[in-house]
Amino acid sequence: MKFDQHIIDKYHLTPKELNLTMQSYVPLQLKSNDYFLQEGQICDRIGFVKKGMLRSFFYDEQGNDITTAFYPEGSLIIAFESFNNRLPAKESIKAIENIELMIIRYERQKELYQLIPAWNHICKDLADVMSREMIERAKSFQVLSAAERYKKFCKDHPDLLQRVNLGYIASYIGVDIATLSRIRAKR
Amino acid sequence: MKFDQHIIDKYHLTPKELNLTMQSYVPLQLKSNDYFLQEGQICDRIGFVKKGMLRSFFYDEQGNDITTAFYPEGSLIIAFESFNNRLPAKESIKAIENIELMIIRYERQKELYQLIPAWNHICKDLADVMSREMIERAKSFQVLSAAERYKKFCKDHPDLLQRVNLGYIASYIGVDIATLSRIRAKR
DNA sequence: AGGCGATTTTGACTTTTGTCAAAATTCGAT
DNA sequence: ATCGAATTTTGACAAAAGTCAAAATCGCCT
Repeated sequence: MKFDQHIIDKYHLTPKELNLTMQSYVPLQLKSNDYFLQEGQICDRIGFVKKGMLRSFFYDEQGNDITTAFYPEGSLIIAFESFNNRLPAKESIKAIENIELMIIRYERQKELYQLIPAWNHICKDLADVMSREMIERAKSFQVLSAAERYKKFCKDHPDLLQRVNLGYIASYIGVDIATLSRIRAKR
Repeated sequence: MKFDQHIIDKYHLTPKELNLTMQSYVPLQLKSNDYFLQEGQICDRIGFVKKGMLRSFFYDEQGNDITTAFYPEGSLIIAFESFNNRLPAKESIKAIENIELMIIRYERQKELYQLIPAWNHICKDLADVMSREMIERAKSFQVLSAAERYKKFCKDHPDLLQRVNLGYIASYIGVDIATLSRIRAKR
């Protein structure tokens, strides 16, 4: 999906507003394994994924690499808490393929809030969606078995299934990789 | 904690604004086991818990009663998605003790948004806090064992520990009640 | 105080999931 | 095409968590 389409469809920006928005976003390319954001940094930009995929992750107590989200084409990338409150990010965001992004800096985004009222809605909606997803996610850990979580993952992200390696999926659904392999083995 | 204190401390309402707010909230009492909100209803009020405790829950596929949150004194109760978007609630909220609440209706709350700018902040902050908590919660399911989740629960909610029955805690941390009992048994 | 229902614990057992290591396979770079 | 590294699968076993049922305990009500 194209960025302008994404926004225009839902928020009916005027041509002028759309123009202003598009001028504010600049392209950025990342190679696979480059960081968009490192844990501890303050997130000072928002990215829209045009091409490729990223993931966010952190290291748990035992030093395991734990994936918390995937950002395929069409995703908006932002470490909300860090961005909004200027706090160090708790997770890193890293390209897992070569990436084409459109990005906007914190300062410029703040200006857009002033210039284009719809941007407040866009961000509010984004926060709502992420919040809903997190509630959903917590619930699925709460009541589903490992096999059921994998099944749900397949349903919710059929596209990711062939693109990201199993280790990332395993940690994302909170299952050991060997266990996940066995879950897949039986049908 | 008193309601006015709660709000005044953080948002510095003017005496006038505080007054307006306090006038908008009316007391409500519930008995243990009464519903504040039933799954499927549209949440059309916000409650502030002055006394007692409530919990939210839903029934999973197998019909098990799954607790998703506790609301002790000082909590604001609101089914966000339902309240904001006028959608049927996905969970019920029920008193587990006799309750004293202060409540405000949807319409009146909308008016407060207009009359008192700080109320936008209050609700935004509340949404942020809940969002952060959910992220935290998902993470703890993702990387912690049942015993570790129980330990964390004890740390995070020492007050609830003696007040709510084990079954609620068990489902809240996603553990079978017999297993939880055994976890507690060893130290 | 006694009794009853609800809650919690315990026992015996099963199933699920994790661990560690090795084998198989896939994939990219040359 | 081939080598080597990374990924995935598999095996053998251990630990964690669930199930079902019974026993013990707790709390209230009269």
